[in-house]
Amino acid sequence: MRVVFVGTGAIGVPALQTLLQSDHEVVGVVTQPDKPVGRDQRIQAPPVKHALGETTIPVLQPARIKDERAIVQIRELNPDVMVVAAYGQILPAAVLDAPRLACINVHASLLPRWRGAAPIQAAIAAGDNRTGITIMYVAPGLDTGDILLQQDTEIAPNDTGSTLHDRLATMAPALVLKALQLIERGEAPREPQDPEKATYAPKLTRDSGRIDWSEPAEIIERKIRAYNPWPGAFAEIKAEEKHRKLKVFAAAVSNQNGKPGEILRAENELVIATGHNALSLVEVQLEGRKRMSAAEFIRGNRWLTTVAAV
RNA sequence: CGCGGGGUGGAGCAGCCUGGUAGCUCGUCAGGCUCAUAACCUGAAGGCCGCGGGUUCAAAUCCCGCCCCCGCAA
Repeated sequence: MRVVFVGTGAIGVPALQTLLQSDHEVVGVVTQPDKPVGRDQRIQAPPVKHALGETTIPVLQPARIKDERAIVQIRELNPDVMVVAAYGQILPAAVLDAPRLACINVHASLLPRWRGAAPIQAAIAAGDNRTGITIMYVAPGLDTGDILLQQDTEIAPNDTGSTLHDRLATMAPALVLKALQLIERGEAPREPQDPEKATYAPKLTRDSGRIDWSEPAEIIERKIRAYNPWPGAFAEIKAEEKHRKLKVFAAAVSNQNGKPGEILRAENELVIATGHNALSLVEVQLEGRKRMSAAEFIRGNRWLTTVAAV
């Protein structure tokens, strides 16, 4: 079949690569425009475009996919199906109608749970035991389309946003191929979502990672894992009248109690009291410094024993 | 030229502003104490203070250039 792949983020890359090697013909890729990235603000291609490498497949990078010009270009590719994965823009109805057979989306949750931009992080942060990949028909609403296929996976106690993202990304290709096969044969199921069970995973910002010590340690620990590596969890530490950002990459719940934010122990380990129980920070990084274990961090920052987290 | 922090024995840091014999918390090694120990005590090894120039009687410290790492930002 003639496939147009619509995606930007890394989660769609394995699916794209699989399509490229399959019997299907990827006749075009739609992705977000190159943007300034990194410390030097160099213009860089999004992961999906980068994954195309030396191929000669047409790449469309409209600033706004709603623009007439973009819609016309997609139509001209004459696709049988469109496969969407973490594209980053809402597709207008005119685009959804472009493919002959269907427009399907790869979503990293078990819909209708965790519709929205950050389903992976939301699932970990909420303490879900399972999550997965959903292939659904794209509908005008936000992740509201009918479900075609789903596959679940267990969320391990040590899963992070990164590990879960990668695992889900590798699950996607087989499901996409299966979905295309079913569509081609006209055997694709179509199961409406139960709106009653829908939950939303709002888009995350830098500030989403701020640690609130008044929350229970269990919840903070999940948040630290969920937001690793992006947007990252961080605490504000007060040192010599200055507030400094301390990124926290890993932590463990500790059965101690104290005033939230109070440093209970800063010897060999860094234990901070929370709303319920305490959190032993395992791996941290002070702004401008390298990432290191809490034990190493304490060795050179002994003022911590007298100061509190904020 | 987007803003900012940093490169000091194996690790994490102080010292730099106010130049003048390199310090702290660990680690390592040896010995001691102990039933024993990641505990405690004693001692030791280990640094051309990122690189290159300059100023000076004297530079980790001041000046200029370069390399590398990191936070913000995306």
